[in-house]
Amino acid sequence: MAKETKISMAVIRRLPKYHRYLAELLTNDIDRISSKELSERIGFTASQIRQDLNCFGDFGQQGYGYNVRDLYNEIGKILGLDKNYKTIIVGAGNIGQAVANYSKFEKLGFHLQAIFDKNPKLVGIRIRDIEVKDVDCLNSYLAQNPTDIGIICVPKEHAQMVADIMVKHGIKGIWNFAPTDIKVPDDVIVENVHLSESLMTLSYRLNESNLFNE
Amino acid sequence: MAKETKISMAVIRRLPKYHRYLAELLTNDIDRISSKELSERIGFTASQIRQDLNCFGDFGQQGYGYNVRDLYNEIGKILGLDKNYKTIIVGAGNIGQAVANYSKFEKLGFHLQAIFDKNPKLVGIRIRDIEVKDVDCLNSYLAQNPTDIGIICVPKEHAQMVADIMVKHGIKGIWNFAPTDIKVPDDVIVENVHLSESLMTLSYRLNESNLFNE
DNA sequence: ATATTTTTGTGCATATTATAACATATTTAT
DNA sequence: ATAAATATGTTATAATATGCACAAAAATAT
Ligand SMILES: NC(=O)c1ccc[n+]([C@@H]2O[C@H](COP(=O)([O-])OP(=O)(O)OC[C@H]3O[C@@H](n4cnc5c(N)ncnc54)[C@H](O)[C@@H]3O)[C@@H](O)[C@H]2O)c1
Ligand SMILES: NC(=O)c1ccc[n+]([C@@H]2O[C@H](COP(=O)([O-])OP(=O)(O)OC[C@H]3O[C@@H](n4cnc5c(N)ncnc54)[C@H](O)[C@@H]3O)[C@@H](O)[C@H]2O)c1
Repeated sequence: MAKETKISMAVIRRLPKYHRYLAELLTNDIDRISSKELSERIGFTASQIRQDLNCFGDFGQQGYGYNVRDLYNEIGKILGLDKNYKTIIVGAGNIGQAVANYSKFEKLGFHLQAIFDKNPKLVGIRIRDIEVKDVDCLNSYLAQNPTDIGIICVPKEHAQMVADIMVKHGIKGIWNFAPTDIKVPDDVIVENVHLSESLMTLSYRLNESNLFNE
Repeated sequence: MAKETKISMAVIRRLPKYHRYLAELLTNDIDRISSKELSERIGFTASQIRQDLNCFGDFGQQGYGYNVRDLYNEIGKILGLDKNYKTIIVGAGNIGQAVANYSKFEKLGFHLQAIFDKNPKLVGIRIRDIEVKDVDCLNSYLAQNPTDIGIICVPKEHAQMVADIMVKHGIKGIWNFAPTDIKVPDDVIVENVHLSESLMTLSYRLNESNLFNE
């Protein structure tokens, strides 16, 4: 039975990893798994796995474990991967193109509808059969095409402005690659990908453990 | 006086954000800041800021606050940004090229030395004046050129193999973009960038708060 | 000079998160 | 059928992390 208490961010961040490991089990034709066995593969404690999953329902069975396919589907549903999302990318530079070209997001239900840039040299080129539009058309495009997720791949100086346009047109989810914290109303979700922060964490950890010697 | 206790990952993950906000203050010619004022900008509590910073030393002064430039430099040092790192990228596809082209990593001290791919069509092309080498040369390259950080941008099926080669040649830091958990000895640090997990978290949060209606 | 204000560093309380323990249900083996 | 083994969901306990409060120190104002 699903619990009512608010799920903590710590749990949420682990869900995609469960999803990934369950997908792997499926491709290996493993159709049942215990929290103990999953624990050994995924690296969380069995107790944590049981507690995490129990936030969302009684998916397991005593003496048996979890049915892999069922659990995979359930977690997919919890993550919202049973739905389809219309996405756009603003900024067709390095990261914008990389994300646009990554076809696996489509399989997860994230459908790229349009790409925008302000550079005339990029406007008109095709990325995965999608023609890059001038960012001047962003407002009118969004007015006509309801969009679920906006992906920001512009330099940080322009990120807030792009976000504002997205919010104005009802976009509720923003995936932000610019190294800045954009301000949005409470009913808009921003998920940041701060690559520089990730790299800095790596260098911190290298030095902390004295593994790095110049 | 710097503390001896081990710094928690929660604190470490906040350090790059301090660094970023301090850089911003510097460009705005603000040369002193209190934990209270920083708190209002950065969104952490003033108490947390003071406690975080105090893990590494008494950087502040009662009645005054923190000197922005000094603190910026200190945090840079803590993050290891006062050092230089030799990096290589393996996998010159979408993400590999995006990362290679991002010149700001150079400014932080991460110096891209070489790029490898197995695709003959990519071998020989130049990215930021660096010629893409055949991955068959990776072993001999690393044997001759000590490298600090290896950046993995190959499909997940090849990630472990690439990591093994890196580890064999003494690379101690791996920045991994492949959606898989690579296995390395205890003295090697892996920092993962799992973009799909980030996107799934966004869709979870969209659905959780009922902001998404298909 | 003195008083007032500011603001840190830190001890302590609270809240959150993770782990361990176990009663209970189910499966497997005999 | 019965016993032993397995493995869950859940409660209890431990470990972490955050926030509050305040003495002490320094800056600023009078
Ligand atoms: N490439 C990386 O590895 C990397 C790493 C860390 C952070 N980032 C961040 O990701 C973002 C994109 O980086 P990138 O490397 O792709 O940069 P890029 O310069 O290659 O691409 C940015 C694109 O945005 C376009 N643009 C600029 N202003 C615009 C606007 N107002 N509207 C529409 N398009 C606009 C530019 O024409 C350009 O094509 C930046 O904020 C960058 O800091 C990138
Ligand atoms: N592009 C994205 O937005 C995105 C998102 C999430 C995850 N990723 C992950 O990042 C990695 C790279 O993605 P991408 O989009 O750049 O893919 P890509 O196919 O564009 O690039 C992969 C590159 O690796 C090369 N390669 C393959 N095997 C190799 C080997 N053994 N040695 C050297 N080079 C090899 C290929 O020739 C190719 O150029 C993948 O693991 C992918 O799952 C990418």
